[in-house]
Amino acid sequence: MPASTAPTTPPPPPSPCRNLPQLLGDARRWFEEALLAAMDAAGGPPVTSTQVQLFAVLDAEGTTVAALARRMGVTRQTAHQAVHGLVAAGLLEQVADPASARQRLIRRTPAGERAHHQAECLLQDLERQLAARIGHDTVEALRTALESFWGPPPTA
Amino acid sequence: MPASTAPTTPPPPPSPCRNLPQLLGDARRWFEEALLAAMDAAGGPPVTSTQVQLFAVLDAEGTTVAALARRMGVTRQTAHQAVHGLVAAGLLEQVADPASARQRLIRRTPAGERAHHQAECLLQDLERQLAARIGHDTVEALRTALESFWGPPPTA
DNA sequence: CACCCGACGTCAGGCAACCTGACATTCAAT
DNA sequence: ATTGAATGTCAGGTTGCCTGACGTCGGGTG
Repeated sequence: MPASTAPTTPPPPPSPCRNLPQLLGDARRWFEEALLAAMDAAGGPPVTSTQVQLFAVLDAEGTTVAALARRMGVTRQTAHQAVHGLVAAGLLEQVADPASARQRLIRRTPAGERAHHQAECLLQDLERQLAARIGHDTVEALRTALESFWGPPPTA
Repeated sequence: MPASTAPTTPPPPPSPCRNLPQLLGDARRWFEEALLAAMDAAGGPPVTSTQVQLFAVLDAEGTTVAALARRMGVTRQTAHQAVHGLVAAGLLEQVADPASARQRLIRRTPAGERAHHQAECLLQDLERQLAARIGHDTVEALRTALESFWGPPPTA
């Protein structure tokens, strides 16, 4: 598609050709694909998107399955099976809660801790790439806009 | 890792409690859930998230399945089955392309046209709700940031 | 104290979306 | 005419998420 580099203004979108939800989805997909690819390239235990998301909502002190489900916005059962996979992979462990026997806390194993740290580094790198493309302050504006509406995470 | 935290380190945003991909996903989910709920409440043919997404990338002149797949970022097969469902629901139709016999153009039926228009109205309403919560210019900043990186839609 | 209701964790079955593999058809090059 | 690429389609399999149904524990109430 060479043609002449149009010196005129690019086609002004009379109607937003790409609506917001779609843009949001593409952005999310970009992050996720890059992160998974990088994690996979770095070797180690296999990771899926849901597992990464689960790690993101994990608490350092230990969290119950139900709380994880709430934070992820899925059912307890879904969170349960995600946790199950991570436990099988050796990245998480379930310990009995001393406070109440009906709760079992989910915590990271040392290997899980390592994987988590690695993922965070990768993520920051991605963010840097993004900032290099669209400008640091634009990234900040993006984050600010998102947090101003979807900021309050259900801490429960 | 701990120990000497440089005295100059800014403590306020050391760790973004909600990372960007997660925020993006939540935002997308908010839009999608609200849209699907509204569409469902308005009755009419059943709609799923993928079908809505397919409609969003549909072209008025008619589009091939392969082009749809590229725009959606999925395989031809996935796009095919999504189209199949919509055709069965009476919202889409496949017509032979006069230009080449190996392409079949996908177009909206009158019913599909109606559904599409309805979805667009609902979406604009959602955007208005968002603007009312976080401010109109913030929404614009959000859209600008997203388009500046993920803007170029594969028009092919 | 006994009892019941709520929350938690878990197993089982099912649905929807997406994928890879394979094949026939059709056009554009050589 | 033959080869190559692109399209549309069918078949099978994987994964994530869901609803439904239990068994269990703990805090209420009488």
